[in-house]
Amino acid sequence: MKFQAPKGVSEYFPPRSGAFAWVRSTLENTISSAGYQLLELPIFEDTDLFARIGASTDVVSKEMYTFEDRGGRSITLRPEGTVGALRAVSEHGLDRGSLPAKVYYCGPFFRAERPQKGRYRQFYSIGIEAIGTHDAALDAEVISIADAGFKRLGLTKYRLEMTSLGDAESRAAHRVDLVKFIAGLDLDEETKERAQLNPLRLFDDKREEVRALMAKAPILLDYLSPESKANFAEVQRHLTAMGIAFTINARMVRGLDYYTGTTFEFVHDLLGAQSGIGGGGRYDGLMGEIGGQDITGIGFGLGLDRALLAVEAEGVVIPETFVSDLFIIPMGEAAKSEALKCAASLRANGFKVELAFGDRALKTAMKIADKSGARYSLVIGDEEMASGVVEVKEMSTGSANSVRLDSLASALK
RNA sequence: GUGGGCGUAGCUCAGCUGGUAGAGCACUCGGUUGUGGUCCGAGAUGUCGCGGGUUCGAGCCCCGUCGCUCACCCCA
Repeated sequence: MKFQAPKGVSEYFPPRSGAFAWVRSTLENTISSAGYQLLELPIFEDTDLFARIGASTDVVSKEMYTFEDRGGRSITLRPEGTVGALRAVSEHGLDRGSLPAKVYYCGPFFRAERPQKGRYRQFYSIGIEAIGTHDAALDAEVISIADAGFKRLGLTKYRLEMTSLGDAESRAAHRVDLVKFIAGLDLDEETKERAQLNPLRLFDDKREEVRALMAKAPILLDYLSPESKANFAEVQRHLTAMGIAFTINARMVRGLDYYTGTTFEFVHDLLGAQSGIGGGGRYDGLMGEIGGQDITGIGFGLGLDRALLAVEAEGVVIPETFVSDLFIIPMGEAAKSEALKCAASLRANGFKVELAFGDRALKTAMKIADKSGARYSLVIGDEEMASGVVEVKEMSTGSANSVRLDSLASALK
């Protein structure tokens, strides 16, 4: 084999691509049933746009696919969906109508990381953004849509973790104390550097020693302003009212620095190290940061690759994506033409129809019809064309009925 | 970016202490004229990831490289 796919990309091909398509359409249907409308965006943007995600993040500092286009512009393959969505909303004035502006996106994203289970250099996400309204009920609805999507996929072994990152004042007060606390710890150089960029990151360290050291660190939730606190409590009330289980994880750290207020993550138990199947939160300053109106927003991104992995890990039975109604076997050149016409007209009437191609023995063609899973099959040759009548065979029972060629549609119902 | 494991037919893998490749599944054809699911028979298939090296001789040893995979890291 001469060529291989680029390193670390996720590719879907039959038969698994059917499962992938089902995961995607299930999540998409869940989202659009809540009134979110499609945003079909470029997969590359001005590099500076993504830089606004936060220079301290790994995503921006070392995982972007950046290149110069022929006009000398610095272009980057989108590593996430939110800023692109906000850019489009702002650019096209979607935030000038009634708010919140509710949009969703779906497609490939790119991050130059070392590949691993559930982590790819090109991966697929679907996400929503509700822009312009500050309302705890909206936070709860956004979370509930993600939860509903996972439930529709048949997933049960996941959990919702959430916290509140509070408003700017809350975070500033906490940061002062946290930095002070970390300064008193005995840490290695690399960890100190990470703490410099974003002290919150130390909460996410998996090493036991660090976890132990951080056990007594000041927690942001304790610094929440009265408004933030009340808002977070209300989000929780709404979720509880909807019967959505969650746990508060005060040490949760998201990879993108723009989150404020309600922040959440869906974690699946059967996926190994890359267990986050989705996450999101509110972002108060991001719209303003990219040059739009200074309005808030909230959204989530769900990983399609990981959702599929989770579906497979839980053994979810995926509904058959394609079962044809009829498999037509033409015998001879003249019959091929008739079969083609017949298939086209049935498909136009909403039937799923497949044909046998290549000049195979009838017996072989029947085997193919059998493997296709078609409900019915029929053979068309000189006799049938002369009489205008074919034998329609029900594959599961083997029984056949004579049907006029011009009334096939009603016979298949 | 760092570390461990792995790379043999489309797929899952076997290949003993180095002697120029095999199985099952899948695939193709057939088991007397135009009807499937079982069964039987026959057949095709690999630059043994790639490139060097050691050797009379390497799929098996050594080096490099690419890729896969798992973990760290990071996150969807």
